[in-house]
Amino acid sequence: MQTKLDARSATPLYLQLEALLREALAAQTWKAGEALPPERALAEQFGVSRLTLRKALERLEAQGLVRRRQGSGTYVAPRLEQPLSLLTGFSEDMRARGLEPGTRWLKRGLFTATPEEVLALSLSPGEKVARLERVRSAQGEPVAVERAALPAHRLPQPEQVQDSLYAYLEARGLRPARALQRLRAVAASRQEAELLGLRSGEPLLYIERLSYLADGSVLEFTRSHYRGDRYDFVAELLGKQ
Amino acid sequence: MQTKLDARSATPLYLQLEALLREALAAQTWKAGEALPPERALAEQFGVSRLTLRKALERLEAQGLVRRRQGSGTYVAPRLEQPLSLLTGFSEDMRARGLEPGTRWLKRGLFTATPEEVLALSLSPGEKVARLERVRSAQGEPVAVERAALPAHRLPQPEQVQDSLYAYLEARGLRPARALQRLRAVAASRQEAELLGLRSGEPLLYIERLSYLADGSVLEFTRSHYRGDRYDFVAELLGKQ
DNA sequence: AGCTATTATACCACTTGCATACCATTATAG
DNA sequence: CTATAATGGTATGCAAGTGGTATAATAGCT
Repeated sequence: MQTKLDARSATPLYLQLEALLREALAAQTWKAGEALPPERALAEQFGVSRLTLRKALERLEAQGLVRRRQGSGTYVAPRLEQPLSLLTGFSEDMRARGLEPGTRWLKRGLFTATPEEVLALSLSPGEKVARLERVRSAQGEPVAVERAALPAHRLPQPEQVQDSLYAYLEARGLRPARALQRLRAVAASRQEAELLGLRSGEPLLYIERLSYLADGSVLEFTRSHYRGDRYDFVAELLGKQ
Repeated sequence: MQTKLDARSATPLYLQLEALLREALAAQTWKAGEALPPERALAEQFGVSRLTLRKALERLEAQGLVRRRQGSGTYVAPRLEQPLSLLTGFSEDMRARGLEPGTRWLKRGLFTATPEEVLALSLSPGEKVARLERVRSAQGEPVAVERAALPAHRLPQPEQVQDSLYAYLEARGLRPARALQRLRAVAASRQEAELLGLRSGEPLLYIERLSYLADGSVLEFTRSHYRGDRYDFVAELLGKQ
């Protein structure tokens, strides 16, 4: 255990400081999510310049131990959050797997809602929905057929969506807070088989997703058919207390 | 437990307030569906400005803990998130859906681990595993083929397991803390088709599950094939921040 | 000389928290 | 049905504090 800094030591000050701070963090000196003292105070407390302290903090930030927000403060990083079971769209999902996503549009516009869409999106009969239908691919290979429907007032100009629907929505302040997904195995219909380059009857992973905004309203109703041989869905479950 | 706000703390007030309110919500201070006091009253009660209080409420709303309706009030969000994405076994899962689970045993005993099991369970080659293979049914209809493997020292007498493996483990203090599942659509093999009363080639939902104890060690490695036409897997996803 | 570590200083951009006023929506009394 | 009150939503301004950055200077080392 290192208790203080030694300016004459061969190891640079900022490395000694980094070790000191790491110990303090491990010792729960500050609770998770709580802010550390400001840089200027910490620097004075340890008797070093602010830039030296910042060098140590930068290394701790790179290691994921603290988070810094300009204008706000430096915070103890929250406990390891679930990298899985986070809500992502296809494009993001594929990039996370190191694959390049692609899109071939089948339909993109405003249509009258089907009874199923009326039910899922809590609309009034006859209301319009923005419908986005496309074949999604990874590394040029078709992977899934995706049919998304949103209330028309959420997406008045669906033809503006380019690649990632979620990125487009995010840019307009529409960020889903949670989603419910139902997964089932189904046999490929003739149409789906053709779009995905399979024979009909081959197994597909059918995923039905309802995304909700923070206020509880439904943002998106999406039905996707993924090739069984090209796609894994990963879920993390938590035990009961 | 945080009992009051500290204006001199480096942690911003609205974050402290958010934590306070989250505790109050968890402590059932207000009933589900009930309205919280109006913003102006809450702000005065906590001794902060209304905008600071609103900042805390905004974060709680984004987390789905409260719902706000202009002109009406701020309400405790109904709790429907926990029951999902919780780790359950087949028996419990089926009962939750109002179906009576059943079991037909195919294999139940101690065997030498296969290479795949050695890898998944982090065993040494040649070590023994408890293997449980069975056809699971709901309302008398076969629904899935389930093949579970556990390190032999966790389950030395596998023949004692009756219906629910999870209930048996629970009674012995073995409670999984988390699990990773991979889901894929596959075509039924001849063997699986026969066991489930299908034709081979029909779509099945293949689920691979690794359950972990709180100390990080692997408790169980289970591979299941569910009938695509009889089983939905439901997952809840959370938005980013 | 050239490099690195360290310090000192100043400034910038952003966040926080407050005060005030007003708007939009909803509930309710009459 | 309407008018009113109460609620959440928004906009502005302000001051203090925070992390982010640039520049220059000093010391020690190779």
